[in-house]
Parts: sequence; structure tokens; C-alpha cells
Amino acid sequence: MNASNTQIQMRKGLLEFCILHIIARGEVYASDMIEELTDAKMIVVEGTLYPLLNRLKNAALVSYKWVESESGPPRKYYSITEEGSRFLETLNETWDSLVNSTQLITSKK
Amino acid sequence: MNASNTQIQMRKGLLEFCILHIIARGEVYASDMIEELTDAKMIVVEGTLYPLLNRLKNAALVSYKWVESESGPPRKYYSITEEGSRFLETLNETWDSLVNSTQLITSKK
DNA sequence: AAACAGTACCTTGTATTACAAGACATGTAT
DNA sequence: ATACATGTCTTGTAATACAAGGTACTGTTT
Repeated sequence: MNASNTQIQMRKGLLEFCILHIIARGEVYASDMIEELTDAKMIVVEGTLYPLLNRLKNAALVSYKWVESESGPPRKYYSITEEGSRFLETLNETWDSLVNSTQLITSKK
Repeated sequence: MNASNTQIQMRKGLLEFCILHIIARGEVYASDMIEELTDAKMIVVEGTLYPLLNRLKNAALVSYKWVESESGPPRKYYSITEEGSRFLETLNETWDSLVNSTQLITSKK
């Protein structure tokens, strides 16, 4: 039990939420997402992201299309589906509630 | 992939943080913790809590003593250790950082 | 005393998921 | 050709919340 593992555990589940938000803003491919997450100090590696994207796609929360790159291999550009948008709304509520609960517990004297 | 599971995943890792906070405030036993978490709308069941308390104890972040109850079986009253207090401080920072990162991502237009 | 109910602690098995450490395939530059 | 960068994906491992039980102690009712 160490801080590093706990950080991973805390981040768990939040990634799905953040990824959906990023995709909801417009078409992006994996490296775009990693860049944005990294900029926000939310570290994620490829081995985490790709399976997560596949889960989202299998759940019909996102869709993708192949786009040829001008230099390099083709990319999968993801967009959010209607179902994904609805799901994201419930996640927003879940997150607000969770922050609220945690605030309540951790700020008590 | 459903909201209920995602809520569980989001809560994952936060429990350890919240439990440590509750114990840090004074001696409590399991039912006290469940009551406080439930009041704060952070659901947790016994099958989750007991293994978590054991992990914390094995990591020397908390300690406990048996206390006879006036009615019913004896209780394990937990307190936080010095090491636990230090650990909790790093978790506070981790949480702040995580909230900040999430805020950054989810509020972007 | 025997049976029951309430309280408190704990365990086993399952599902989920982040990560490490790779593999593979495409395009560009040397 | 060879090397490098880019992009997608897979396998195996570890961690942990939960469901669904079990065990043990105490007091109450029959």
C-alpha cells in the first residue's frame, strides 16, 4: 500500500469520465486525448486508453471513423453518440455527488 | 458498462481516503464508519469495509484495540498511526490535484 | 434451557480495470 | 535497405468493490 497505487486507484473510473468529456467536445484520436490528459496532469498510458476506448465503443457511447494521416499510419477519430451524451450527463451528476460527499467527510472536524 | 458500475469505479480509491479521514478524527469502529459514509451518501458495504480496514492495518496506517460492548460482541476501535497521518497528507494532495485535473478537463468548452 | 434476534466481525469467489511490456503496421528520412 | 516516428492493439498481472454468505457474542422470549 503506497501513495502511487492509491493515486492510481483514485484515478480509476475518473478516466472514463474525462475521456468522454474530451470526445464530447469534438473529434479526436488517441494521441490528442493523451496530450490533453497529460496537460491536465492526469497521466494515462496507451495500454490503459485503448482498451477503455474499445469498451466505450462496444457500449455504443462513442463511435469512430478511420482518417488517413498526411504522414504516418491512419488514425481513429472518435465522436460521442447520443447515448454517450446522455450517459455523460449522469456521470456529471455522479461526479458532483462524489465530490460533495468527499468534501463532507474530509472537511469535518 | 452502466452508470452503477461507473459509480462504483469512481468511488474506488476514494473510500480509502475517506476512511482514513474518519479514523483520523477519533476512535471509531466499523459501524460508526458505515453510518458516517452513508450519511454523506457514500455507500459502502461490510464486504468492502472489512478487507479495507485490514489492508490499512497491515500497512501500519491504522491500529485498533478491542473494546467490550455493553450489549453485544466486542468491537474493534481504530485509530490512525503517525505513519497513517503522513500518508493522509499525501492523499489530501492527491485528491486536490485530481479534482483540479478533472475540473480542468470537464469544464473546457 | 432452548430458540430467536440483533450486533459485530470476517471470508470466498467474481468482475472490473489500470498498468507494464511488449507486438505490429504504416509512412518518412537517411 | 535500414532506422525512426507514429498509431493501434494485446497479454499478463495486480488491485479492489461487491454479493453472498459464515461465525461468534449478547440479551430476550418462550
